[in-house]
Formats: sequence, C-alpha cells, structure tokens
Amino acid sequence: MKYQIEQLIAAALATLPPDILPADVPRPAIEIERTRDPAHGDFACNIALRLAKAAGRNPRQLAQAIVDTLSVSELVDKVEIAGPGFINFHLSPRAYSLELSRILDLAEAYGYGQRGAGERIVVEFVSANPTGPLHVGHGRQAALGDALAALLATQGHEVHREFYYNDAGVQINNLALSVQARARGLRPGDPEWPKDAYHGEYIQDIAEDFLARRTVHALDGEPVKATGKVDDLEAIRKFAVTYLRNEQDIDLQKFGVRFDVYYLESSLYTEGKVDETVAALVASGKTYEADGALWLRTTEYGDDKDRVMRKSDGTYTYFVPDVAYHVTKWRRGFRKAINVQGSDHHGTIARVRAGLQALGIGIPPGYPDYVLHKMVRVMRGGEEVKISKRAGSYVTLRDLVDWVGRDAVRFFLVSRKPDAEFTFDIDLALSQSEENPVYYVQYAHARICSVFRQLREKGLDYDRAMGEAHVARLTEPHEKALIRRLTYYPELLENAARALEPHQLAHYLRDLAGDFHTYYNAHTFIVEDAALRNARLTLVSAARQVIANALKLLGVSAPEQM
RNA sequence: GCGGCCGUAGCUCAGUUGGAUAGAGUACCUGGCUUCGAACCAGGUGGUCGCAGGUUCGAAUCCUGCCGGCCGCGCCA
Repeated sequence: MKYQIEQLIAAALATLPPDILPADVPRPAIEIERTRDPAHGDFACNIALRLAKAAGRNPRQLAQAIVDTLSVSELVDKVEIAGPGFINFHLSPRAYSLELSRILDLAEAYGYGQRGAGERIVVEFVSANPTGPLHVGHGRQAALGDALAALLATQGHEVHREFYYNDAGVQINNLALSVQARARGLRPGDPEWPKDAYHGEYIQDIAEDFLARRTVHALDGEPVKATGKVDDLEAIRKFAVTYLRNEQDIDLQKFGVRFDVYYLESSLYTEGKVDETVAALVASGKTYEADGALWLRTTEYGDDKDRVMRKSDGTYTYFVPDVAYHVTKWRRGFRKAINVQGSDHHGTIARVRAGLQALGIGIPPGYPDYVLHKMVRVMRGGEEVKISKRAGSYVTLRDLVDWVGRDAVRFFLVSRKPDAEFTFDIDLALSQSEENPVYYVQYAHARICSVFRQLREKGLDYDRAMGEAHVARLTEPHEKALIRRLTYYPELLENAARALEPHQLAHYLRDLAGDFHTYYNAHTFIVEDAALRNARLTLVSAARQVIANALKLLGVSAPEQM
C-alpha cells in the first residue's frame, strides 16, 4: 500500500509544470510515512517541505500544486494538506478490504517481501565455546539471532543460521585438563589442581561419564565413546567437547533454535584453511616478523595497533582462524554475513575486517556486519549473580527456561534493543511470570480463537465472502485503528529487517494485541446483523493471523487456549 | 588516557531510519464482569528527552564539547 502511494506522488511530481517546480531542482527520495495521529489520515508525505526551499515556494503552496495533479485512485478517499505542508492520504474502505483479504489469502506468508530475493545471508550467532553450559547471555544471543534470521527470511533472503565452535586452542586444552583432574579425583584447591582449570560441577559430570565409558554425540557428528583412560588427554578432549556440544544442542532445542550449519574451528586447521590464509597474507606483503612473532599490519585498515598472527611459540592467535573462517563464508557465496556477538568482543571487529581486506580478494570493507548486544546481568535475591564459566557459578539458559518457560524467555530477551544492558531479575520473572508481556499477546490470540469457538456453539458459521464484502461497515475508531495496525505489518517487517532490529517485532505485537483487546472490550463481534458480524469476524480473523505470524518469527507459541 | 555503546515519567523501556501535541508497561488513584474469556478494558497523576552549544522550515533523533554509566584496549578467546 505504501508503495502505491509513493507511485502516486512520483507521477504527480513528474507532471508538475516547470514554473512551479523547475527541472533543475534536485529531487529527494520520496518518503511516505505512517501518520501518528489518525486525524492525519493513514499516510503522510513530506515532499513539499523538502522541495520548498530549492523551488523557491512556500511548502503549502507547493503541496497544493502536487495534490492538484494527483491522479484518482480507488485506494484513496481523501487527500489533505496539513501543518507546515504535509500531504495526508486517507485510505478508502476499498483499500482496507483488499488488504484484509490479502491477509486471509496469504495467511502464514502475509507480510513477506521480495527485497532480498536471491541474496544469500549467513547469520552467525551463539557460537559458544564448548567449554561449559550456555548461560543467559547466550540465550539473549540465541533469541536475537534466530529472530533476526527469521526476519531476513521474510524479505526473500536465503538465510543460513550458523554456529561457530572454537573447539581448538588454549581453552579447550584447559577443559581437557580440568576433566582429567576430576577424573583423577582432584578437587579445586588441591595442590595438584591445574591452574586456570574450570571449576563447575559439570566438569565432574563429564569426568564421571568418561570413566563410565559412556557414549555421547553432537547433532552433526559421529558418536564418541569414552575410553576411560585417564592419561589419554586427547581422548578426554574429544569426549568432553562432544559432551558439551550435546549439552548445548539440548539447551538450544529446548529454546526452539535450530542451526543449518555447525562450523568447527578445528576443521579450519585439518583442512589446511588456516595455513592457506597465513600464506596468502604473507604473500600480500602486509605481514612482518618481529620479536619472534609474525604480525599483520592491521593498522593499515583502521585498527589501532598491529596484531600478532603467529605467536613466538609457533601457534596462531585466535584471529587467524577467524579470518580463515570468514573467507569460507565469502567463498560459500554469502555476499552478506551478519555476526551476532557480545559487545565485549567489539575489539575483534577491526582486525577480522582488516585481515579480510589484506587478502585483497574482493571482500568489501564492511564485511561482515555485526549486531552487538550488551551483556545480561542476572539478579537474584537483590544481588547480582556473576556470569563466569571459570567460577562455575552462573545462571544457565536451561535454568531460566525451566523456571519461566521458553515463550517468556524468548519474548523477554528479544524485546529490547540489543545495545542496551539487560537486567534479568529472576525473582521478578518467577513471581510475576503471569504478568509477563508475552501472555498479553498470547491471550489476544487465544481470545480470538475463543470467539470462533463461541460462534460455532451458537450454531453460526463464519461467512468470509460476506465479511469481505462489508468491510466498509467497520467504521468505529477501534476498528480503523486495528486495521491500520494490521496493514502496517509488511512495512514493519521491512523496516525491522533492514535495521536488523528484531525488538521492533515484540513492540509491534504488544501494540497490536492492545488494539485488539481494546476493540474486544468496546464492541461485540457476534451480533444479529450478519453483514456486520462477518465483517468484524473478518477483521479479528486477520488479526489472529498476523499475531500468529509475528509470534512465529520470535519463536513464541500462539496458543488457541490458555 | 584512547575507542565502542548507552543516558527519555518513581521503575523497566519504545519512539517508524530529521516530522505534526514525546508514548507504552509497571507503580499509585478511580471506575467497569447477569455480556464473544476480567491473563482484559476505560479514566487520572507523573517529563528541563543527562548538560551546553551548533546544523534547518523542524532535533529525543544529526555534529561538537562536557558530565555520568557499561564494555574493550593480551603473543587470551
């Protein structure tokens, strides 16, 4: 609908005589906005305000000239000039009727666009190291990343959800040593307890299963059977990593998040991609040796200092496989890559991009994109619970989902801007779980389903054709407000996808549910007048559809009864 | 010190990529179930959009400076 209004304005501008709008006046992009106040109609255009100065005319006068040349459309009832020179469009009942029909016809696909058709995007998120259970920060990332991926898919993008495992390096070695220590019966604090070892209870669990020669397996790999041989550190490492990956798989499955690809850092080494990348960087001439290490001149690409690639002990720093990994994204055909990460990692952005630039293989400077989110602080009993794997005392995602339910956690974690800090008060979530906003939205959905159940109990049927034919009967302000909100949905998806802001979806749902509840309380749907009754049922049926669609994008259920 | 992000009602947060009178929830006060589900609705109280300049028809939004908070600044990831 917005697009059609835009076309009307564009056509009018093109036919304006030069004495009103000289041909040499630069034309800004036409912006069509939703009005904030229903009295201003449905859409507003500020083009006259933006052209006024260059055209040497006052905005209202110019707006009048534009309105005079607008062609007639069945979608538009009335066009007005208001305020300093806005052109306001009031849509016709016909326009509303057509859009409600579209919602019911397209059903699950309503709101989808084709802006991203053919473009492959990889969204990387969670990417937790397999050194411990997922914590609530990972939960925020999972909720954000999954909703973002779903949002991009609505715009026609071919989206891949990807999880990158840092299953190589120092931390994994620490993990193996920790499990080994536990398997030998050591405890934290013992003289022989390894430095920097993980203390969490889960280490003990892994050690016990390793000694019991249990078999574990991760979603994408072969089962691994524990040897039970305490001196075989490599066997312990393999078992522990698979064990923890499986634990994370379980958590994510419970959270309703799936990935298309699990990418293992270790595979970058075994497949030679790390060596390949290092060789290419050396060949590029952007590296140098100093202090026994190999450095990359990342400062040439905006980093604030050069970075070590190969340490003096011969091993690589983490950012080398990171660069190699992003090369694979590019080579796998993803011309756009979005990484959802904690903002505490923002320092890595410059060096990864620098590495990709130094390779000179045509990757654009802004590749990959990042959505950074602030950490989640957890409060319990009025005190902050420290999030630390090494300390082993932190709230896991699994705990949270068990306590307040998957729907509430997902909705809650995605409902605010990623770059704002998030305080998750466990006591509050527990004690007021029924006041969580997610129930407000789900209740609207269940209530609509209930209306149709009531209809059947009264021996009536919903006649959609009759309803669509009488949408013009929906003249109450509450009805128009609900229709306006529903027809905004496609624009919302487009805006939220472009801005990479899934939280817009949560706020929209809250508003939409509010519009419905208000309407529900103000008017009875199941009335004697069949034409009006079916028109109203058409409206709430469309509302149910859009609520269900939006909830699905967030990974939240849309119950028919509560 | 340098860099990134944030600062909006008592509290938690929105603000449609610069628009019209800054909005929700919560808390507090008042009212609404003989009715399609009260897990709901209606009304009220509540603001120097951190501070000060600048840009323009127009600023919570963009620029500069300052104040305050979080994070990062390793041959850790």
